[in-house]
Amino acid sequence: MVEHTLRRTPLSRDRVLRAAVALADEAGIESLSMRNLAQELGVVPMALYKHVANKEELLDGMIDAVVGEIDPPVPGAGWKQAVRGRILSARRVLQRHPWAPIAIESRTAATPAVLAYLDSMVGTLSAGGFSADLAHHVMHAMGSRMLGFSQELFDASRNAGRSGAAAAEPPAAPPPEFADRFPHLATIATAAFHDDASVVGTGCDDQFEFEFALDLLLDGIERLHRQGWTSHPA
Amino acid sequence: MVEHTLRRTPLSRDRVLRAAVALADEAGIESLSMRNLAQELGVVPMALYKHVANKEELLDGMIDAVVGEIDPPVPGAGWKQAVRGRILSARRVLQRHPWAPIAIESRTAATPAVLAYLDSMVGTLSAGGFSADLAHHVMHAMGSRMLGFSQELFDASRNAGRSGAAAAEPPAAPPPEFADRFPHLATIATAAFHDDASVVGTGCDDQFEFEFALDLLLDGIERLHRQGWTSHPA
DNA sequence: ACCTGAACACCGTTCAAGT
DNA sequence: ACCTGAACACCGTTCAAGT
Repeated sequence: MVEHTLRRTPLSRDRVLRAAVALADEAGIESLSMRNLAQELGVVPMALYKHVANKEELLDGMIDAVVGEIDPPVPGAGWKQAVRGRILSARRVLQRHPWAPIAIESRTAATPAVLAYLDSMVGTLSAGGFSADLAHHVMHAMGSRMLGFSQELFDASRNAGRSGAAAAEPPAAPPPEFADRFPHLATIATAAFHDDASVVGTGCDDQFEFEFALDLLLDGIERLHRQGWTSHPA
Repeated sequence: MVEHTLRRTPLSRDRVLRAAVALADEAGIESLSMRNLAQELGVVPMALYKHVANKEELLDGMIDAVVGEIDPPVPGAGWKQAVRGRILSARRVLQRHPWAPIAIESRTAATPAVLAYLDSMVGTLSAGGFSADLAHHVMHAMGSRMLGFSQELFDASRNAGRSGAAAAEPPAAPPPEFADRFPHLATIATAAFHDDASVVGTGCDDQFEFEFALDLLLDGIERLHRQGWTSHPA
């Protein structure tokens, strides 16, 4: 009786998914357990299984929600600007949901929204005059970058459990023996920075590095396209 | 007394790490629990904590063991062939240890062996005449591919729990409605294949796609290097 | 018929009790 | 002093018991 009036909104698949995304955003993907999520929604864990078959389906629903936030392609632009703009939009979405790459890579098959997104990207290439042959290899070569993944070896954002500066320790200055053991890394760590960034790890401009890599790929692809590249030369 | 003679080899950090790598290779990373590993070694779970502080340190040790399998750089070659050859070697290592990318990406900081490997790669670039500025951005742009990661969005090998054909279901033919919902994907799925591969998912030549993407990046990098590219043009 | 508390089979790690 | 069984605080999911 009492609970009946206290909990106004009835549970729904949409409400479960939204709460799951919010919980992962705030507390990190490792805090997203069926039990935690149920508690967040004020229900018993078993109640969730009414709306999602299991945790895998929960993750799939979360992924589709996030991928749905990516901007649609800009109509007027050429293939290169259309692909570039959309990938940069995907990157902004991932910055709001740092757990998404881990969740996406953990799935064995693509969700409907991801398939639709990739299909649209291939459509952009086709409209730009790409052969099916070249488009195929381009999709493989771009890989997870198509969804805005940085593909860095150690991506600080994806492993950040909790947001907020309190949890993250300050960028530890490299110990003095670092330069002795890894001299070449030490050299490039201090290169390419402006005068205000002298400590390793603080100076990297993530956006610059992302666009550098993206343009390296897109420029190479443009060159192949102009040359009429094919995997089975006559 | 009896156990004393039955278990001949005493536990050691090295034996723990080797058993962990073997277990992950055979049963998948999700089967690598402290409890499973202890049972595999015929000891009580607590005994492992004598040789590794916790599971994170266990994973770090496994990663270093795997990275140690990558071939050293070929001495005579130019930077491009040296980098290319080493990345292809890393890829072969990862094919023996499909769990390694997941393990490496789960770590927040690089292990000593990974740092040494990356340092060596930067050294190769420097020896090839790269500025610290360009080498820095190149390392970011290559990212996890430097360790042989395919960076595909859905990498079948990394999510394969168990090896062996028995566990893997045959490559499911796409349902007839696939081509209706994702026409562009359907088009490129059947493109670039030879006549013996007509089903989606079976026809992709992983090695070809990997080298296509790798060469796309290396060719672009070579071009920047020849042009004397710099992040702060005069 | 419906809902859910308790249970099952795990997990990493701690710690006190026993030798 | 040393080792380890039991326990703690979790996890996803099942299922039978209760209303």
